[in-house]
Amino acid sequence: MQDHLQKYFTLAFSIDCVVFGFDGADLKILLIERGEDPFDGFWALPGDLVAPDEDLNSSVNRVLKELTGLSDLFFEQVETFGAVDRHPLGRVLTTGYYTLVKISDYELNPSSFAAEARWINVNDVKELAFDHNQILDSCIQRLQKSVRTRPIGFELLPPHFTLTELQGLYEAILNIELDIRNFRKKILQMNFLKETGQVQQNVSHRPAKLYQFDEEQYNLLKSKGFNFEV
Amino acid sequence: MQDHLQKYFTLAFSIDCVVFGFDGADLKILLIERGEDPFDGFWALPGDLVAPDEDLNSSVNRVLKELTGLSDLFFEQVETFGAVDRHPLGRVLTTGYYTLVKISDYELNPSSFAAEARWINVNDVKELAFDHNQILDSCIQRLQKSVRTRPIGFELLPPHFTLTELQGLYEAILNIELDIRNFRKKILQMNFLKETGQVQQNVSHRPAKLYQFDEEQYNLLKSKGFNFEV
DNA sequence: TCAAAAGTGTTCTGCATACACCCATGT
DNA sequence: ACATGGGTGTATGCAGAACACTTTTGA
Repeated sequence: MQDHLQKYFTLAFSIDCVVFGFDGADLKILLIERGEDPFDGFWALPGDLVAPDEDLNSSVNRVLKELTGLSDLFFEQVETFGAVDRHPLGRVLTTGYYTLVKISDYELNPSSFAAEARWINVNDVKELAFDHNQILDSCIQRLQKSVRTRPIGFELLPPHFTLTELQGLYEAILNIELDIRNFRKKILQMNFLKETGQVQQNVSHRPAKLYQFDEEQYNLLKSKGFNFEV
Repeated sequence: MQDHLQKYFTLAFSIDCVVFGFDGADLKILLIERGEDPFDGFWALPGDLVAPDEDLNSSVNRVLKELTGLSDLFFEQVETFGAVDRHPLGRVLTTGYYTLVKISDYELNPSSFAAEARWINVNDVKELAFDHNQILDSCIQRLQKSVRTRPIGFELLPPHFTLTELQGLYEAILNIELDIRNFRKKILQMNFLKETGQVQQNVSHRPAKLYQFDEEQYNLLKSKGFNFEV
């Protein structure tokens, strides 16, 4: 390499993940408590430095696997942050990703930093390490945009779910209230839900029907998108 | 810095800009012809390595200033690319930005790489250096999305313009045809256009009225956005 | 029988769409 | 007078928004 280029090859790069989960009532994210400086004791987004021979996507998958024990999670790149002083140890640029996890699939993984991970209600997040609040805001906004145009919300639900749960998910993500009749009309029109024939068990009210995704329709919509302007 | 971290601080980072312009008929981008390896002789997006003490936005502004002689251009971050082998000289990650320029403001700047710059019709772009075709595609898609929800298209027009020019701009960006009556109805309803009182000169047909932006309304819309689902 | 959530239809309004003719100017 | 692009209004259909009561179960 030519000499005048050397000084540019002195930066580090990381990825940070906003891992969203839905517990049936609230939208949550996974945070980890840092056990070392800088920001010792602060809560932070899971993330890691990108190795010199590692792709961005590999890096995200690695972090998610270590954190949740799960592979092939849905994720989307959101924004890259590069303020000169964003990391106290040196020049580290970072790219924020959001990820969707079925909270029921998630199990704490005893290895690595996952031991310190916790689900926190999105609305209860306080001051985070580094510029992670900024990354979080950016990811929330992107999720809100994407959920209206692509059927990604369903990555957050268990295989069988009620329409009320689905509506609650949209309400939690978009932070608005939806009309029950209009919501059902619109969702059912889209035609990617199938009745399972089952209903809720042991609820002290009229049990709701359980639905699942019609794989075919669902994959079709995944590729061409939809409009859910609520 | 701790030793085990050293190996991560060996990457370089760049920004690449898709500079859009509109000549009244077609959507164009500024490309530069490379005069050195790698990809000597190839056309490429304007861009540069980010200095160790330089913010991303500063870096974009610097490149745009060198390229066009203009400051304070509108730009938006789009996507970051980090494939391990994307740059032959070493590990260089890059973030793609798109930028909007009033083509009439643009003057070739004799300094720096601008001498080799040329406006190319978006549809005529062939094989570019590095992964720049990918970056371009990503920026075009983003521009198409953004132009429907924010009044950014107007960054591409001169201060006074006709409704037909405005429609042509939307058609060029979105690559579709629009109905003239419906377009005018919708645009005028939005209420951020003001008649200048002037009309076209020296045209061999009925001269069109010239419009300008109503700054107040325009800035209002900039912050809250709009819906232009065409 | 009561509490609690599930489930269901209609009306109204506004916006997108489709569509054809006359107008003002320069040559 | 003709060629060229500028400029205008209406009717239709569809989708979003608002809105209240009955049903089913467990306690």
